[in-house]
Amino acid sequence: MQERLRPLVRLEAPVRPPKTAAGLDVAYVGDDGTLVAAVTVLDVATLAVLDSVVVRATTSFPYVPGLFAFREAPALLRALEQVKVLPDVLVCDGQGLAHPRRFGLACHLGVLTDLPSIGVGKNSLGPYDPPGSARGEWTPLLLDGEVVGRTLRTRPNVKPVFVSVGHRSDIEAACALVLRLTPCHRLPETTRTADRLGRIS
DNA sequence: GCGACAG
DNA sequence: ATCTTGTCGC
Repeated sequence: MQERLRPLVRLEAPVRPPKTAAGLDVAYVGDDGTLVAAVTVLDVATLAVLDSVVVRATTSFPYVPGLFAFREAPALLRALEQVKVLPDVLVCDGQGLAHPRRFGLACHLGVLTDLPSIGVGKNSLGPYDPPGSARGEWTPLLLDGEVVGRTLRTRPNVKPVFVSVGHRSDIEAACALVLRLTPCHRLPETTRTADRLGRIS
């Protein structure tokens, strides 16, 4: 399925800088397959939360690196259907093109909704060269000798995040957005608000 | 054959 | 992802 959908990914410079950005995250509750998908839509300029949705669901698909979307995407898509403020871009908690078949969660969600999307992972699937210690510094993220994204330092002397394009975006705009959503923490304010929302629900 | 491996 | 106290660094 990933190989079939991969050609649908569109790499392009966004027409306008996004005014709103959605944060998507999934929390797991209990030992069964119960999970909570949370989506928050923020105003990029003020970081104010404009909308938020929580959906409880269940999964039978195990966590398998490379097949992550089949575990979390279904619930996240259901949550996105309930969102009233359509976001200009989806900021996903995971990889986009930085994936073994170049179709991580961010690409999956972007293609299925046809909304611009980017992936911001807390960990890399492969080894990487650390960027300089100053905020804003980055290094190309390579996979099989191919540039699939960037490591990006969002906080001085703190582990970088792993940014890659999901759909209808380009890596330059993706990193610029991540930096704007990261005034004082390592992770984007979008994923932080979604994470907290899903954690208490 | 064994360990690694987004969340 | 999740279970958890103190602790090192800015």
